[in-house]
Amino acid sequence: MAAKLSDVAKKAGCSATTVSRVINNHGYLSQKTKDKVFAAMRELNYRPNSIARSLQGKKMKLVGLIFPEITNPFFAELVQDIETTLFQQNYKVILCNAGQNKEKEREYLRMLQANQVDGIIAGAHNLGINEYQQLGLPIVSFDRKLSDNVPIVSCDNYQGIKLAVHDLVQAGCHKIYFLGNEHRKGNPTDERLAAYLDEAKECHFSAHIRSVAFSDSSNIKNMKIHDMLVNDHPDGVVCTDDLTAVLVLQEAKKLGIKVPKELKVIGFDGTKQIQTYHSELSTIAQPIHDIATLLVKLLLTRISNPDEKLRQKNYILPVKLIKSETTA
Amino acid sequence: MAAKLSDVAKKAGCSATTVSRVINNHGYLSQKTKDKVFAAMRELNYRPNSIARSLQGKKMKLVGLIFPEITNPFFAELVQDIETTLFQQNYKVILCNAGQNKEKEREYLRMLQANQVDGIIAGAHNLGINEYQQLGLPIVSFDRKLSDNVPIVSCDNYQGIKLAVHDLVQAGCHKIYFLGNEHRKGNPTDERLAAYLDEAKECHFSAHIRSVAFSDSSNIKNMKIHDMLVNDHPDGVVCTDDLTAVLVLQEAKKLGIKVPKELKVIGFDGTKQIQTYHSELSTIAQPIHDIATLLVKLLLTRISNPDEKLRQKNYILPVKLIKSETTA
DNA sequence: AAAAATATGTCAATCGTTTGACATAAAATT
DNA sequence: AATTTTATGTCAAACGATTGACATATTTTT
Repeated sequence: MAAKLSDVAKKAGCSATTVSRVINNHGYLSQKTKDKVFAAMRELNYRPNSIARSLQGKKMKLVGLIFPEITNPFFAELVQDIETTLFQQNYKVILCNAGQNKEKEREYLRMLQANQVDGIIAGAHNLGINEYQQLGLPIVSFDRKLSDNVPIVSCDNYQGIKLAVHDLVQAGCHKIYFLGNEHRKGNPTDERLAAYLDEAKECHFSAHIRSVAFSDSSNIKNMKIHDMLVNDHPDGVVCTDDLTAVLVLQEAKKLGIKVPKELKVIGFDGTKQIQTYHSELSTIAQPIHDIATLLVKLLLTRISNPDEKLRQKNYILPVKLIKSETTA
Repeated sequence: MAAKLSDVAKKAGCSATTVSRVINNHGYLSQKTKDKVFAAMRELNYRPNSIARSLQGKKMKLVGLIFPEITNPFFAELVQDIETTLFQQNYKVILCNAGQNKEKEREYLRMLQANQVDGIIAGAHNLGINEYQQLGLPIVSFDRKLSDNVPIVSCDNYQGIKLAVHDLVQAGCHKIYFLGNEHRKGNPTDERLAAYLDEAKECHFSAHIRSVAFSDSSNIKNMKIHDMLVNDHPDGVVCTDDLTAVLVLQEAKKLGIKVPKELKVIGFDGTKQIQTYHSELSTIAQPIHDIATLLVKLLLTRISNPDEKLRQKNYILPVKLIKSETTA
């Protein structure tokens, strides 16, 4: 089907070894031969078979991306930035949407191992340390503690929620609710709740926490939000993600609660998508592009130098308050 | 690093050939041996090296997905559905965001070829037929004519816009504008404009077409929309995608134009995302899940049976009107 | 007890490419 | 003219798994 090395050799009128040498720039080669070989390659539309090369120990130039879902705009933008950055380094990406599914994540890990990927960027949160460790592959993680040997990149979650709460306080809120994901221990996102509690203490308002799970359907979330708005009458809500914040806005509108007059809302993530299509929402923007760049940089370093000790375990990138109408 | 077949053989106390036979269920095997081998495999966390297998002509179980971008919720949902469906068949997915970039798409095609993918699902629109044909790989296409030998899956674009325009007419609009992508010849999406023009004739209103390119930034789109609303005063706008429709709604709000009283708007695509976070928008929903399922089914058929003639070239799936507040 | 079926092992070729060893020849440098 | 450098070729062994051919046991069936 596709042209192989020996076809190129025949067309270029030289030996297979010479062609291989040209491709790998190995040993003595005249410009003339190089030109002949490259011409033949072009003519035959030849691409060295990565599969065969990787048996020789060459890199597959493949990275596995494990994230919960790309239908969440935050992950979509992060994955796309990662993909773009890796592409520039000639790497390709196997996309693994693990959902909330332990088994799927596990099966994907197996598949990635069998496919000889060069490394993994992990953003899903279903499996524990063990399963990742026994792969023996270079791994970097987003927002998730996997093991002492895996570097973590995240935004400054603590500072982000501090900024958010502070913004609500400055805007005159007194009854500020925290609406966010349930927490697991040891992950960087735990800092969000911590920041809220600290700020409550500092600013002397009492803490109110409403929990919505990442996996809750929007209907469930709407129910919880409805309940909160109707029964508790908060005048400010800090959400740990923008989508939940949008649901709050929609529910408030339905209930005839005026935003920002009677209720102020601030989100978290600050994707381009939300900024474009819900530009009214105030939010804390994660530096998605920087996160992607750093994840890729760390992974490629580990790939090319697997034995080097980690200089640093946690990489925390700054966030930005984007002030808009919902906290005006 | 990772365990190989010979390690399993050693641990199971049998020959490499026997292990391979167990894995491929080939020839005579006692249950006892099978158990021993499977136990050893488990113990060593062994995964057959796909790379080595594929040199034997086995499938890589890898499919390339070429789409413009996953930050567009429509593509995100489509890609995620495709990925999920393929995962159930034990296939993995290489994600290729081609953007608006001919060179990137071309380079990705080369990479996919070198990576020995078993097939390609193409949804990007930058390259012509030739580049896809010379790959000699099974291909199916979404919404895009690639070559006479590549099956096309799309929704019923014509019927979709007919429904949309009809909905606006029924809601009492007289000055209905068409706001959509620029067109290229021969693609299924051309039907959208055709449907609008036909409906204009049938319902006796004059056609007004405003063009926005898929690649236009939201600022550019906003400018064009602003201009249309201020200068032309349409009372109805049919958009060829939901995101553009949302921009129209935002711009109308800014200008103090009441929706749906003074202006009715209908979109196209009907992603879960829009239905959840912009539930006020009326839209034509593409059957994303069915499209994904069909694309996968067609591709897998071609992969397992590459020489079979196509029974059918165009597969058109029905759309659905989702009526909401913006056309009430 | 002979024949057939079952179970496992050894060996080698294959997939496409890389790479080292070795040979040979032409060109460039002493 | 002798030596070194450059250029290319031939050959073969990897990489990890598959598979056919063939050999040799052990069971099972007649």
